[in-house]
Amino acid sequence: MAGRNVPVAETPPAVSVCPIVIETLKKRADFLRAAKAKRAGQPGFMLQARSRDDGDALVRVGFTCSKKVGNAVARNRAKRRLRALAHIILPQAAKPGFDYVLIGRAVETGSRDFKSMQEELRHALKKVHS
RNA sequence: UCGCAAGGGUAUAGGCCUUUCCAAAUUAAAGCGCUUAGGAAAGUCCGGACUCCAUGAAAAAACGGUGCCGGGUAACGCCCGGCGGGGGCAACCCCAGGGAAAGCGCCACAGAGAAUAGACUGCCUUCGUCUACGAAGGUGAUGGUGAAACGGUGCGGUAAGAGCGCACCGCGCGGCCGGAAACGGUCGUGGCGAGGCAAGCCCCACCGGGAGCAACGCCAAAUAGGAACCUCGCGGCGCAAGCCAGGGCCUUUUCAGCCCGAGAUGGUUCGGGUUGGCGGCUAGAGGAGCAUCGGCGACGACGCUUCGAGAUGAAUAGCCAUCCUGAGGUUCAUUCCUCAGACAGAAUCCGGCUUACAGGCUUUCCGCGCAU
RNA sequence: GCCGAUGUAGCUUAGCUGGUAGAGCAACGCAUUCGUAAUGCGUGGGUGGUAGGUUCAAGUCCUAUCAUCGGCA
Repeated sequence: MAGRNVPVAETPPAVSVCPIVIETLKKRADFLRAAKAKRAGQPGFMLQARSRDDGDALVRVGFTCSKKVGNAVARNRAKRRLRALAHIILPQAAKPGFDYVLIGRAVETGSRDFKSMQEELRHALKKVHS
């Protein structure tokens, strides 16, 4: 119980002290650029990350689910889980000036345990930043 | 007929509203403000609304669709009622169900013969002849083939036979009766001359201009080569009026109407390729509930109440615990643990159809089994 | 979202008006060769995407459905 509450408890101060502005990635060209940069595969998703190097501290994140994931219901569900994941983790773990893309997987993204997916995202972020 | 089984907590989720900051817009912040996915949102199979394109009119052609009759509807290929046909013991279910004497075409194989009938095997009479058999004529019942054989069954009749005659059934035609009609009933008559296929061409009746919200309108950024308009000027004949040509006006033809015209310079504007934003954008042939009236019913009329998504890399959720149902394990114990809970996600909007679907609820009828 | 096209053998495909579904490559067998390839001869292989309907009879006609591919700002 205590372990699960840690991210929830830490989130409010991180927001108030250091306001990292997160924007959603919308243009196809940005997705293509991110795909050429670093990537880190995890059981529940795939993470791609790119440093823009344009001096702006803005953090941007995009979500992608292809038809491989399933029908429209499965794709929407996968995207929602990824969005919730990014919403919890990125404010504390993201680096300013980065673009991130989270890609959904066929079965795992919709059904995998949410707590372990949080750990995996933290791990993947470290891997990409190094 | 209901339909993630129930409600709750939590957001730096979407939209709308209000307030604050501001010259204004945008942005930002706030609000215990309101609201946020389906019966199929799906397939895109029909019918519309709406928008744009086309100068107008009417018909014809072409193309496409529908197809018993009547009604409902904004409209439909949908729905309701009736008729006819088929299936089922029954409740009930199913049917693209106009025309085959307008014409063309097709009917493989088998079979004598597959559509103006014809004569393989046969049967009968007469003649020739000892018989076998042959010739002439009559006949179309029998045999076998096939999906289908030119009305069927029975009796009479005959040399053998045949609607040749009769009865019943079927079919056609005509009258009468019932019905709004499809159609049904009945009487007479014809003697049967017209086999099937129209989801083959076709004929008849009716309907349809084309494209689609990525329509369409507006704003901003950005760049080789083209098009239109204004100005000068303009096909052949003719002094001229005018006549003769040619092209265009989004299927073709006809009629009416309008426009254009060789070439050149300058000016103005547009489109071609790339990309973003705004409007269209959600209140409508509205849905749901209740009551009254009309109708067999679909539905209509009127009154009251209530509900009401508008995103655009696309919100409507993720997570948490409780609880319900089911399965498995466990336990003295529905005690505890684990897993699962359908089909499926609005994208301009409505009316239908079709397809997918866990489980539940309600009502009526039929058959069978058991019990009384 | 809207509009269109195509499904036939392991692969690429033909088949108009309904009547026993063919071709090339591949596979297998035999011949040829010391052996292989090439070549020659022969053989097998088809729920016609799926389900209904019309018809005596459906790859073909009609309806529904599934899958794949393409176009439109």
